[in-house]
Amino acid sequence: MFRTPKELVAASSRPMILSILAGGESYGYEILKQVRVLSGGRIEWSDGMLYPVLHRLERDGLIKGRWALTEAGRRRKYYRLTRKGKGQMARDRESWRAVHGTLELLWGKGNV
Amino acid sequence: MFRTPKELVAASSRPMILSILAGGESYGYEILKQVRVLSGGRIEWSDGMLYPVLHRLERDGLIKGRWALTEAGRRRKYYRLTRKGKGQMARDRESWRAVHGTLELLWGKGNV
DNA sequence: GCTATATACATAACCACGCAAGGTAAACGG
DNA sequence: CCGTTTACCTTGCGTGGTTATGTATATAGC
Repeated sequence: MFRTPKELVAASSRPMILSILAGGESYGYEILKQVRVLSGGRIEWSDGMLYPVLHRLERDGLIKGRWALTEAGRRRKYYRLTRKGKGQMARDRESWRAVHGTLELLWGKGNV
Repeated sequence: MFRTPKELVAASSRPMILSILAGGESYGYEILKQVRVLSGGRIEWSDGMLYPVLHRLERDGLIKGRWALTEAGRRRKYYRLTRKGKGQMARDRESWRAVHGTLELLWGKGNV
């Protein structure tokens, strides 16, 4: 398994979190698992990285959190995507694809 | 035009520079233009960002520089990829594709 | 001849962000 | 009862882009 370079984590955390929340509410601990599963186990985020990101995203109005209590008695902070967050997600996708397209050009479109 | 987020610049600078040099020698100022052209004008790197990256890559033994003088009388520092750099490029490509694949999953493979 | 632009490199102060490590707290399984 | 999982949070450190500034030379326009 490859350790994801931290710069790549930094570049992908916002788009990935916003995209996950575009599919419905979620909370920190679950987002960690979703990333692990969606990536087929190739991406492993630390919680020490995730929570500050969530706070920043909320501070910037891209997501909105609410505290909830499960029947089991666990407290969770559920986040949902705001309209502003949806716009940011679209812009992030554009810039991501610009960079990705350039890299794929260099790597040769179909091969390797 | 979208300003590429700096985290995305940070994530892509090393793989992109290594991949460019995998196609043959180049130098700082030219790399800036290559990135602009390859991206269809969507990516615009600053030279204040590029030169420190080149120094780091050379310090880490991923690329090797040599000074040269053009007929016109300009000094240039040409860089080439080392074997170590080639290995790093391959690993960078792996982790990039892991992240990209996950994002595309979230975005829906073919659409938008 | 002069001057603006392009070429070509470099560095410094500032800010943002992940990582490792540590902390709190409660539920659950054996 | 005790380790593991769930679930949140924060701090110190190092890394890396941005902006601004500096140096030097060649070329093009007037």
